[in-house]
Amino acid sequence: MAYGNAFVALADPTRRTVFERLRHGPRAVGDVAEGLAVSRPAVSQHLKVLKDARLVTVYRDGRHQFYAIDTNGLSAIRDYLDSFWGEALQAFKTYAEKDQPKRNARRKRARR
Amino acid sequence: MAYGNAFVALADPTRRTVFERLRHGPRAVGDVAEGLAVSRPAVSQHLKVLKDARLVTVYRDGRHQFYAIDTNGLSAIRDYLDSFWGEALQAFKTYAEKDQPKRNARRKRARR
DNA sequence: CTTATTAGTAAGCTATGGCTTACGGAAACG
DNA sequence: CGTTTCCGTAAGCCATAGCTTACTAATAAG
Repeated sequence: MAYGNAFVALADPTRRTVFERLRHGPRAVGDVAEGLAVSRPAVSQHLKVLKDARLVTVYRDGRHQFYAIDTNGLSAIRDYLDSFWGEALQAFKTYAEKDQPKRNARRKRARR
Repeated sequence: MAYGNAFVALADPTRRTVFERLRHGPRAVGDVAEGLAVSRPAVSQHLKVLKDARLVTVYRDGRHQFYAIDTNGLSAIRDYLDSFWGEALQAFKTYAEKDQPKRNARRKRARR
């Protein structure tokens, strides 16, 4: 159930902002915190949550702690979501065929 | 930013359980609540959050409110996550090439 | 060795999210 | 009609998540 922590981690807007700042590559903590509305310790705390959720990884270079995106957390969520696609669509289809031969249900938006 | 609400909705374990109970098809509120550790009104509140996040839809049949999974919320999260895959791997690759010319990167998991 | 930089941790405050019980309202049912 | 079933909403309680300011540790630099 690794996706649990990952969902919690990405549910907070500030933490998501922190996460998104790593989008283009690894950055040091101070660099990530710069310009944000919250303090640097707050950013450290957010990064810890992200790390525990395997959404980021760390490595040290001198006094700098560089954080980078970890795809493990991403794929944990992804796999969880994927497990719904097939069944949800299947259930919808079954329901539509069985119960609604006449009435035309609201049309479903084509996927992607 | 529809994914924001969706992340919040799926971050709570109880709410995730409610959501998962719709996996195999639409169910009425009382049916969803049955056997859960929380009260029926609590389930109603969870369903409201899920609905606002476009993770479920509702339709009425007599006195029964049937809730079903809505793929709109799912794809909102999915799209958000997808926007990281490419860039994160790209960043990793750039880093690997620059600093680690020898080591060969891990192969990417086939998608879909 | 002293000082500066970088970052994690501790303690405490406050807002809020999830729960409960109580109530209200609509649909089936006698 | 009155009653029962089904469900949403309101009000209030309480645990906790996120923030701040302090402090501490580790590395670099002078």
